[in-house]
Amino acid sequence: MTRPGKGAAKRDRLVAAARTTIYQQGVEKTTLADIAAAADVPVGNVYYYFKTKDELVAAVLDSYRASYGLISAELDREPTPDGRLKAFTRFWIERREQLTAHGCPVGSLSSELDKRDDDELRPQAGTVLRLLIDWSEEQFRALGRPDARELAVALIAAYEGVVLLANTLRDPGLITTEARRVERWIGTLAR
Amino acid sequence: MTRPGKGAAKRDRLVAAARTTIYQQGVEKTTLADIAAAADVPVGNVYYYFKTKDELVAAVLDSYRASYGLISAELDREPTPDGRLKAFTRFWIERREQLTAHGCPVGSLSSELDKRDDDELRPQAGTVLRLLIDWSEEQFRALGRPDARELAVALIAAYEGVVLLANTLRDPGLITTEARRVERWIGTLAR
DNA sequence: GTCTATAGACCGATAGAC
DNA sequence: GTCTATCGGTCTATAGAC
Repeated sequence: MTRPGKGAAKRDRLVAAARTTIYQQGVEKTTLADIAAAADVPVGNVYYYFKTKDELVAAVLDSYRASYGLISAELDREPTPDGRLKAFTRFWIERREQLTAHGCPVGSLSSELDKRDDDELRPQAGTVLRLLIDWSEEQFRALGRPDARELAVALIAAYEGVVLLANTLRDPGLITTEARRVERWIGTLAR
Repeated sequence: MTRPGKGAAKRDRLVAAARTTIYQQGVEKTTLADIAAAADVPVGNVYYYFKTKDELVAAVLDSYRASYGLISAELDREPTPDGRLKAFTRFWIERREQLTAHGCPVGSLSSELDKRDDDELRPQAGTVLRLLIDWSEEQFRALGRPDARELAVALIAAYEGVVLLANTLRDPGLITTEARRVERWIGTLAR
């Protein structure tokens, strides 16, 4: 949701800095000073672009929604539905080091946002995860599976779960092994 | 790690209060005042039992380790390994409302502790998750599976993953559906 | 051992100069 | 539009009376 005009560059820099910093440190432990420093912007100036810290977090969630668009477009270049699903498991393996170091960006943020009182932010986190589930469901449905939704939830759950385990146990090998296991599983559904 | 003597009751009350409060609000958002109030203990008195807040969090992780012992003992009452694994999936369904409301106690805490700088606490969170994986591995091995470790990681990942999805999307039905799917999967491994 | 009061540090947000 | 200086509030941790 980048606005046009001069301020856009600085605003984008703030969102990018917030995204990285929050991914690595969590929302609660990340201060506006951290973000401003990473974006090379004076602290007080942040409030010209965002009324509150939460509004900046909302912009980060927006940027994750945009990232989902890029990733799904990349996966959709595979010609078959099972090829697209398998490309998704290869994606885990490619990113395994970062996922092991800091977890899933959307998953860990969703988990943290849940701990807040009311929050209008958690439903927004849900939207991003739902996009991923919906995309998977489409692929399973194209494979002719009537239980496509259930399988889609299982796939994304396997992803989020194994990333949490790899992250906590600091073992990227868990992601590789599970990705290959899920890839074989997709293969059995495709015939 | 309960010590004997008079102070034990108050200490236990503090750990129990910390466990609940941290589960619902997260570590970072939970203040010592919150915990002390929930335990009905004056704030400053907390420091008689715990030198720092982190030491209290460590005691909570210890209490999760103890809970694991109770749960695995309960599951081990089933006569067959596949029966024990299936009992575990029934456990998800029984607790689905709480899991949907606040996530997995150990999973969400592990995820949050990862975001801290150095932390000697994250390895302790890993210990609890590892106990669960080890227990599952034993059951798969008793079923004669040479890939028992891999299946154990897949099982715990499915659990942690679907709880994260159910929590973020506020949909306990996801847990029920996935638990039944995993239960059928265990059935196919048992023959 | 128990509790109160407060020190000391930090953070989100604002006021206002330029 | 940009930046500095700072206020008000909150939190962990400690000092010290009882």
